[in-house]
Amino acid sequence: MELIGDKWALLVMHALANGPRRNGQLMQEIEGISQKMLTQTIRRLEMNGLVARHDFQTIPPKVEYSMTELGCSFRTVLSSLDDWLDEHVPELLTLPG
Amino acid sequence: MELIGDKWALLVMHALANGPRRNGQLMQEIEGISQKMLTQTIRRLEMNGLVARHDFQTIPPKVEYSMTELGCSFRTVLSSLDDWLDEHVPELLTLPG
DNA sequence: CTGTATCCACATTGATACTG
DNA sequence: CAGTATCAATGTGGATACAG
Repeated sequence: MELIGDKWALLVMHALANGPRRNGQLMQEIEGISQKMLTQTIRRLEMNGLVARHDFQTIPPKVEYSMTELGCSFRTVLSSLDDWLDEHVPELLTLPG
Repeated sequence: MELIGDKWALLVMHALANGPRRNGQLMQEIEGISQKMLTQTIRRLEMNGLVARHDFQTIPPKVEYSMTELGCSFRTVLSSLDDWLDEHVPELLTLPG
């Protein structure tokens, strides 16, 4: 629960669900995340076997992140969440204070 | 995302998914939650229209919490998450440090 | 029983500067 | 480009005491 009860982790997974991404791409796609939080989140997802890191060992550096098999299996949850949000976000945005 | 990227909120919703619960019941079912966090979490779920509060106005006090219609619609997401956890928690428990 | 109020240690996070 | 390091500010959460 510590793992998935995390806003940033969910957003990172969501971004990676559509294919591999580089550090900079994730920074752009995930609005509001800092470099620090991005790295921290990715590292934890790595530790838990949801995300794989591929360092191309080039100069300038190129590093790509992608879903592992375990990560891919989580996409059903993500899309379930997506569907719910698509349908209910408008409603949610009217209520909260 | 602030709403669902929250460990306690997910656990509270999960408990309420199986029917109305009282404060004390939730405290027991959700291991590790404090009274403070429980109240705080419930209040936010209430604000967002996911949970309803029914005060029986009795002495001693009896208050029951239940899912709203919007809350119920979220159960598909919860069960999706449950399924995933059921299947992959064993694997997760071997890796993390 | 169902909360609210307060204190306080600790964790989280952003900004900034720096490295290979 | 892809990070790491550090600091300061803020937030979070538990323990406790109290109230209706």
